Amino acid sequence: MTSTKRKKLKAKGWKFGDVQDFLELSDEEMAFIEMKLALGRSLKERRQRKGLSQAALARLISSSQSRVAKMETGDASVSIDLLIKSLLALGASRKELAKSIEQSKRPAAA
Amino acid sequence: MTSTKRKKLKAKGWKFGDVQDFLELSDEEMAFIEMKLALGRSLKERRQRKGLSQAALARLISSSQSRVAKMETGDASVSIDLLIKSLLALGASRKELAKSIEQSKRPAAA
DNA sequence: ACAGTATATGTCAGTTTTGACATATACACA
DNA sequence: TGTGTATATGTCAAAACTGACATATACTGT
Repeated sequence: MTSTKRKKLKAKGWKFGDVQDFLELSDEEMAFIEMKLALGRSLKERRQRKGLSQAALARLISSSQSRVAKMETGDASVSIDLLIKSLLALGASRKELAKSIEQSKRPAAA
Repeated sequence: MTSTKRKKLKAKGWKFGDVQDFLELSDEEMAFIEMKLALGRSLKERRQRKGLSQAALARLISSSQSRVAKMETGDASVSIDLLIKSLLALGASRKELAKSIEQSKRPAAA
C-alpha cells in the first residue's frame, strides 16, 4: 500500500492534483492510477486475443495508434472514459469491466 | 436492452459520438451511460450516508456544488474520471467501485 | 543492410471537461 | 410572508483530453 509499492510505478507524466512528488501519492491517487493501469492491461489483452494491431483497434474506435499505445501503457493523458469506451467497443461487458477495476494487479504467478 | 429501456432515459444533453437521435443509442453507448448513472447514484448514497451536503462534498474534493449536482444527476458534461475520483475521496474501495459499475440498476424493489 | 510491421513517445491545435458563478426551485420553520 | 438550507441547471474561461502527425525503437524476413 505504501512506499514500496509506490516506488514500483514509473512516473510517466503523472502530476496529480496538488501533489508534486510522485512518491508522495495518497492511497486514493494510487487506487486511481492502478485502476487505469488495470484497464489498460485489459484493453491490451482483449485486443491481442482478437489478433488486432493497435492501428486496427484505433480504426475501430475512431482514434489513432498512438492514443491506443498511450491507453495500454497508462499514459497520464488518457481518461478512464476513453479506456472504458474502448473496452466496450471490443465487446467487454459491464461485468467484465468491473472485474478489471476490482483486481489490484493479478495473482503474481512467480 | 433495446427501445423500451432507451426511452426511459431522459435526454439531458447527451449527444454521443455520431449518434443524433437519443433513441438510437447503441448497446455500447447505453452501457456507458448507465455506468455513469450508476456511479452517480453511488456517489449520492455515500454522500448522504455521511450526512454531507453537496456543498460539503464539493469542498472535500475541491469542486463546486453545481458540479456535484451534475455528477449525481448524470449530466452529460461529467466524466467517469471525476465520478471515480469523488467516490475514492469518500472512501470507496476499488471493489466497491467495481460493484457499482457492474450492477445494471438495482433489484427494483417494487 | 534494407523494407515492412508493430509499438512507444513527444507535440499540438481542436474539442471536451472543469470549477466557479448566477440563478431557479423546493422545503423547512418562524 | 420572509429567511435559511439543499439541490438543480445554464454559462463560460481555463484546464485537461483527444486525434493526428512525426519520429524512435524493436523485431521480423530478405
